[in-house]
Amino acid sequence: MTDSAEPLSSLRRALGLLRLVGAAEAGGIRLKDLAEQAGCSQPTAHRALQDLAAEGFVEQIGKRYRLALDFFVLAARAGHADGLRDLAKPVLLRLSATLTDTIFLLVRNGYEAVCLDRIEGPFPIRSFTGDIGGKVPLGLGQGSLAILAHLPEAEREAVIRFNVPRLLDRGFLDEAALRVELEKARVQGWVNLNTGLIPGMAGLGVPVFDAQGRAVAALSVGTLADRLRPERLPGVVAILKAEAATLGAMLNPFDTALRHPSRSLSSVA
Amino acid sequence: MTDSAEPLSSLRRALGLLRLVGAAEAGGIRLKDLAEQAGCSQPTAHRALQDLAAEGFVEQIGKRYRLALDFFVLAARAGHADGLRDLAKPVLLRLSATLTDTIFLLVRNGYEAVCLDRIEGPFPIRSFTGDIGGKVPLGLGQGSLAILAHLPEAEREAVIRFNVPRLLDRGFLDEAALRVELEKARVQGWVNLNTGLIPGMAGLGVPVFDAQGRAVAALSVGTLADRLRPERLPGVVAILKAEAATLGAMLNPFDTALRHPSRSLSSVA
DNA sequence: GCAATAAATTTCATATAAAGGAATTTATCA
DNA sequence: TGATAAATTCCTTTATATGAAATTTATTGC
Repeated sequence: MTDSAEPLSSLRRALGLLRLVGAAEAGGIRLKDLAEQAGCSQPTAHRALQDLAAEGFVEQIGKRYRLALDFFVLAARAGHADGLRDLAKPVLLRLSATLTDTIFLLVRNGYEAVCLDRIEGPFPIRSFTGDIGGKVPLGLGQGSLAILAHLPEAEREAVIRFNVPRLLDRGFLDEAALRVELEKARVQGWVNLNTGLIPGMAGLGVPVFDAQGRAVAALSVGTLADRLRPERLPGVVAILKAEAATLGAMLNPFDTALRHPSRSLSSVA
Repeated sequence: MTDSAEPLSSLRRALGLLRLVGAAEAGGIRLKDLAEQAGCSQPTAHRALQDLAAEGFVEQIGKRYRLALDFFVLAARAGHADGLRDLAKPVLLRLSATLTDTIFLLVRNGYEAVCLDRIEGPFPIRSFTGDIGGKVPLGLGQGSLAILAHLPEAEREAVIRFNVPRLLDRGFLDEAALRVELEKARVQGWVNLNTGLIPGMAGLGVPVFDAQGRAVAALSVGTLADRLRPERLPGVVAILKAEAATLGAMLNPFDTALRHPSRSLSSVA
């Protein structure tokens, strides 16, 4: 599972360790396993972990290492690309108040969609992204699909090529079905695919376009299937689209942050 | 502002840089400033940043560096100390559904309280912690105060000594007033101090005790002052306390993670 | 639109700090 | 309690990080 010869500098190796600590299950991970998975000696891992701990990035409980809360605090600031999360907050609050359903804000990040924020509605909704900070392959879930559908063709194809196997792994659409859904999404401008994660639940996603007309994010709703029946659906779509437009208009055209997903895309490759 | 001679290893220096990137404002920070603030040469900072970027921790937009979304994704897992956030989710959902107010889950981290999760109610509430991942000095805000009030005396005194100046800086209680509130909180078991962040808003916090009887977290409610008037208040207190008890009972007595705040406490010093 | 300035990279010789084998201590399990 | 395995410390060799200086690239003023 470990790659061939990637982590050259000591720093990158240490960051790899940090990543492994993050990937470990809730109980934490032992030095031995860490060293093994990272492909380095135990003393090396040990000293890196000591430094990581000294800086408050990991904590050592007994002989298990886990990510520290300081790390969590630091990272809370990371979602603020373009201040998107802050910008979107009122939008999410309005949607939540108007619809009384669970609302998601997703952003594209390479081949994935990341849940940047989420406001809970009255029904406990299980989403593909899980909680804030969770991610899904682009194409899985309504908001995620909405973003993918509205990407420029070249990028979209690259993502599809990369993600189709991952979608199949998760028992989702095959390529043909995905393309049908994408086309539908592109035509109607929103996604209503019932992915059947939980029976009786349904979702709805719309893309958010930046000043350059790129689909950089999505707003979506997760609720009971009952609440997206034909008589209510069009209203919800209209509200979502209106808020997506509002949010898009707020994206600073001079900020180039979201304009270069190709960079983060390549970083995933 | 920079410390004297702390970051010796290259790793710690790099982590310091990462921290500085996180502390920078939304637009990102330039290499020059980074190098200056970190107290290292520009080439050194540069290569560290390159590695950080290659591992997906920071991203470089033009000539500014900022925390990358990958970092956000990784750190989302850091809140799961003891799986507390997951454990608490149903509790928060129930509270949110029952009270239809904004609900907070705070955990203690050294001299601070960190907002681990939050469910929005119908009224936009501004809290001291801000959003998820935000932090406040222990003693500021109802939940934070609830934790502080129920700490063992020695720890409580240490925190008070450390935090009083910070509280004063923020125009909050002086030591005498704080001690009055702490005593009140300890006696009645919950905090209802109207901190007056926004007129007309009010909050309520209760401590969450682990199996060892330590106040490791707090549940709190933020709402309109109107909604915490005498006729509704006792009911809300009862519900909050009941859920706090439920949550406390779910904390694994064999997990030692929250039992050693002294460690993280010293790390702040 | 062009010069002047400042910042960002790259290069390179040097010193220093990171690496891992081996030994020691500490914890875990029978 | 004894045996095993992991964690930590020690130490030398090697390799990597470092900052001065140089080069390229961007930014600012005119």
